[in-house]
Amino acid sequence: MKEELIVLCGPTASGKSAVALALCELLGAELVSCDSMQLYRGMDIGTAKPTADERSRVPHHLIDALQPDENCSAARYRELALPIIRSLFEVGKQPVLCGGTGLYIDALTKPLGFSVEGDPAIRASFEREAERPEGKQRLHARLREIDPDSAERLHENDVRRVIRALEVHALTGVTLTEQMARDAVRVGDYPAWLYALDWPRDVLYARIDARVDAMIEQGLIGEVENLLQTGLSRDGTAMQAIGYKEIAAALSGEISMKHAVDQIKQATRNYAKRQLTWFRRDKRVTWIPAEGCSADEIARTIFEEVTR
RNA sequence: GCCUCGGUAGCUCAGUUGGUAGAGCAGUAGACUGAAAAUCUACGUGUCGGUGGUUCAAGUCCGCCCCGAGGCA
Repeated sequence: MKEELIVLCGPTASGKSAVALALCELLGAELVSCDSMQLYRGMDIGTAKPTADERSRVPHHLIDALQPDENCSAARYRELALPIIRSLFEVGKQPVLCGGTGLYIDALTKPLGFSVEGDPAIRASFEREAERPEGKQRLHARLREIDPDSAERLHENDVRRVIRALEVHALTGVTLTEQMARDAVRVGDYPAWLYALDWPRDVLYARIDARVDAMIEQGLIGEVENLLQTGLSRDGTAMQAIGYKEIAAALSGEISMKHAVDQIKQATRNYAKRQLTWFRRDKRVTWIPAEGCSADEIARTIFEEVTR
């Protein structure tokens, strides 16, 4: 078989999972999640994880792969996913990727170098500097000296990326710009078909609001309580997930539960909009109108295109 | 019925001694190369509740009316 990836991407609450599931059944394929939060065990309701029943219909990979106190990254995700994809191709199974974490999808489908692991000590030292008066401006000025192109590209307030660019240079002696130039002449691991579901904006937002209400009914509050009882820090990657940080704030009395639920809806809508910006920029993506269509119908459409 | 305080952008509110209004949030668009459900950028005209008046000039001062909250009878 041709070693090509099929990817269902797009904003949260657009119905990716149901379509991916149906598509996997049509193709006899297995599903590989590209979701930065479904990776974590114990975070089920708030990440809209596929149910046990759905997972019994089609094998799902990279769900529940990490403990909630572990940190992930695009490159770590790539290291987890590549062996799975390789072994699926080896036995003639088509991998279908499904998820909304755009950077993780790029880490698999684009030739990203990702060659330098972050160094917490260097990072912390830059972060301390950024806190000082005029610190952000000084970091940006330093970047301008060593990598003017990156400095031009990055706003001085985008401290995370400025620090990352400085860090890459500090650790390797190669600028981020140089690394990106090297990537640009390489080829990604696998070619990919990317599909996303297109909804009228107001319909998508209404779906998000309804899904958040459903999560509360399904017991999201109890799920967050359980995680916190294990001693999970509210500062880690897992607890920065939408739905979890807000419920945690309400449980500690910082805000009312009603307010927390409203904030979850708001944050999810904002997140969906950022995902739209990300995936719209990616010219590989085919947008499929979703309103009025069942998951099976959409899966059939994709099936016919990829098996043609 | 009387008194007080409110009525300004979709929402919450600023608005100095009168010079035709601006923040946050929302919304829209964008960025994104080992933190990405994260992080960051750009975009602000609305019968200033209505109406009459004073004034060269009224969101701002005065009268009346409408709506809301509270207080006194």
